[in-house]
Amino acid sequence: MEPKGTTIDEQAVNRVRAGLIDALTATRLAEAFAALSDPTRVLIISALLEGELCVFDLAAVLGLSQSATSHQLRILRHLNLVRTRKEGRLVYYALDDEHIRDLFQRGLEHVRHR
Amino acid sequence: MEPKGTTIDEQAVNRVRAGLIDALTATRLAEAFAALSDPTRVLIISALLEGELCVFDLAAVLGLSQSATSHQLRILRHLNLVRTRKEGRLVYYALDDEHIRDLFQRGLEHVRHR
DNA sequence: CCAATGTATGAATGTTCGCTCATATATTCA
DNA sequence: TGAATATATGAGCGAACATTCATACATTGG
Repeated sequence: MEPKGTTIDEQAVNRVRAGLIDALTATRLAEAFAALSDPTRVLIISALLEGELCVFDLAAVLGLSQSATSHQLRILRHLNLVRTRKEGRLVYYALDDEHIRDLFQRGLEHVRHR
Repeated sequence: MEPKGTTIDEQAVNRVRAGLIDALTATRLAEAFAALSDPTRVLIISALLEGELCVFDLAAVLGLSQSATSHQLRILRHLNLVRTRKEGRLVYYALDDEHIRDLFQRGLEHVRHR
């Protein structure tokens, strides 16, 4: 085995590089995780685990302003973490699919497993 | 069923609030997801999926400066996503446990499922 | 011990982000 | 139609973040 010197272990580097996800996927993935990188948005997802809620009630649950709630919901909406259903002047938000639930639970396991 | 008025649906709000995760957990969870909220760190995790790497080779794989790589690794280290093994003057980084792999894969599924 | 190598970290900087405030849009009701 | 309600959004501000640059720390070899 060649000793480590000033030069890079090119063989290992090239092998790893070949298995890397591409830059676009990395960016998309980072965006998805970024959606859950704020305590407020985490709480929104936590609330929606129980079922759909309109913006007004969601704001009440979180003790947050309606404006701030709406801003955060927009982020989650654009990243396809939640979907909307309009009913009169109310807009109900719900988790987009079950993947979100899974992702959230995996995160919880990591946090609680320390 | 009572019509929605200017007041909050207190029953629903209280029920949802009772099921919410607590603020500290929300913060911790947000921090965990924040660890993966940057393309560079996502690529680092992607690289480490193949096995452990020293900082120098990792920087080469990513085409990133050694300093930037080290800064990002510190974040991942402090959030327990990676662990280190020292061997001489080299420090090898590896994924901390299999949960990270799972979390990463779930994220990938979400991104690719759109 | 001294120079070289691998890694870590503090300061500085440009950018992003979350909230508030003000305001706009949409829907219902009188 | 006009007032009230529900939601959305743009501007602005302070905080947090990713990178670079310079430098410090640690380990090995001569």
